[in-house]
Amino acid sequence: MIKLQPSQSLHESVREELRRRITAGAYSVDLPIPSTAMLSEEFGVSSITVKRALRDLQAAGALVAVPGKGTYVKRQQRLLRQLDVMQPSLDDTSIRGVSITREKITDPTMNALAPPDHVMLCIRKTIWTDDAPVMYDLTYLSPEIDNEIVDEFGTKFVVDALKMHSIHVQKTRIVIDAAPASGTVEEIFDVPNGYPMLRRLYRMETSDPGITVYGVLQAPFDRLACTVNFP
Amino acid sequence: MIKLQPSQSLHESVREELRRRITAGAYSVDLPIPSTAMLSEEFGVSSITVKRALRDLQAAGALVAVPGKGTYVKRQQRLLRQLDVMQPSLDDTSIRGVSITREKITDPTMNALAPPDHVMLCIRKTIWTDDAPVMYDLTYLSPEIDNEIVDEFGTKFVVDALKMHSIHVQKTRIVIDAAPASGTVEEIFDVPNGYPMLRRLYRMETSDPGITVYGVLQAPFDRLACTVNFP
DNA sequence: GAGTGGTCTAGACCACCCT
DNA sequence: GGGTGGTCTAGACCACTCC
Repeated sequence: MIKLQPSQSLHESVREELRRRITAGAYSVDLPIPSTAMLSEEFGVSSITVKRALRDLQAAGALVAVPGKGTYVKRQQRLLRQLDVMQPSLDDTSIRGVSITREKITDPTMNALAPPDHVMLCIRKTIWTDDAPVMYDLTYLSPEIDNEIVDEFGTKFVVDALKMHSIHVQKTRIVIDAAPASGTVEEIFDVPNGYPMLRRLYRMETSDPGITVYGVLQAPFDRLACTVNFP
Repeated sequence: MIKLQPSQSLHESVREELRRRITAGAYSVDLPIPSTAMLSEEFGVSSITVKRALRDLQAAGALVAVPGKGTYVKRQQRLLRQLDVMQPSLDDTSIRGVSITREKITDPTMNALAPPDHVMLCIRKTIWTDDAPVMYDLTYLSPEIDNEIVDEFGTKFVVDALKMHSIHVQKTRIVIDAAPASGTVEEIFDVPNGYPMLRRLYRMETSDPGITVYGVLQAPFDRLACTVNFP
């Protein structure tokens, strides 16, 4: 029977006990942890209360549940990326284009960057390392871009593609925030709804006065962090 | 009866329908939204399924539930702060000291800043605007600091307190990430477990070679975002 | 077929707020 | 006292995986 701390509900007690075990390394990373039925019996609570605790730990990135197999401790390893260096192509990373369309910028969170109101070229892609998606990038560009450059967007970072056509980034404004996962990113990263995501909204002015790049890059909190140095 | 989209469970359908209504402004910000019993009847699902959807929307920062009163749409307004300017004292902000202790740095997320292993001076404080906490700051300092300066830490930013004693910050390294809320910050910000938080881990070297400042500043995702400009 | 996690339900109890 | 949200339970069904 699990001890009930004062001012703590049952599912909280179960959750914290499991969290202690996980950080203490009591469960192997390759084997599933005990099933809800077993934990339910061990703690002396209903299986639903255990499920509640397990679901909260999934939402916090500590566990992953695989239907039909079991629940596993999530291995933690996170990329650290310089914020001021713009997209150096790392060896282990690969880019997969998702789509190239024409859309308006509708996301209200982009308002901080004062985006234009007209239809723009819209490129979606994912960045992978170790066969797992790390980042999801959504880029908006003026639609008058040369078609030759557009074709390269699926395989290169936008900045690199522009650079190869002698268009250089001159001023960059970045907004960094966190946000709960919802919709598209849930599926891309296979994370539950509400999962904490790190986001970088950016606006880049280029040497071509007609070309300003807008975009959002987002990643699950446990896969990416940013670094900056001052001065 | 709510329509069940293919490959979408009931509580997801309810959640998304409610999210649509919220963003459409169908519910007033000052009045509670319909109770779980009413929504349960309206959607033709059990009250538990409605509760599930409401809880997920709370975890995503869209709703707040007040026990005994009702569930309310959360008003959204977020501070935007420059990352390179170190803590300019804004007019509307006030600082409340929480505690000053002596502790070792134990949080493994600080490892990216290579903190020292010995016992350090540890200052916890909260930063408020509009009678609501916006940030929670945890600062670590060498314990040999002059007591006169220590006394000011409760009411000033550490950087400002040091500056008044002619100690200036020279090099700063920052790591920005997101993380689910747990433990202390849950209570400080009154957010549910797992709530997305924006964090800034920092290390500041000062003009005094014996004094290097380490710390973590964190805030709920819907209360703070950071800005940087390059070059 | 047995075990897993995920969903949905009904029903009960509690603490809280309001009138 | 009647409303609210929060917790905990039992029981059922499904889709999935593995043997």
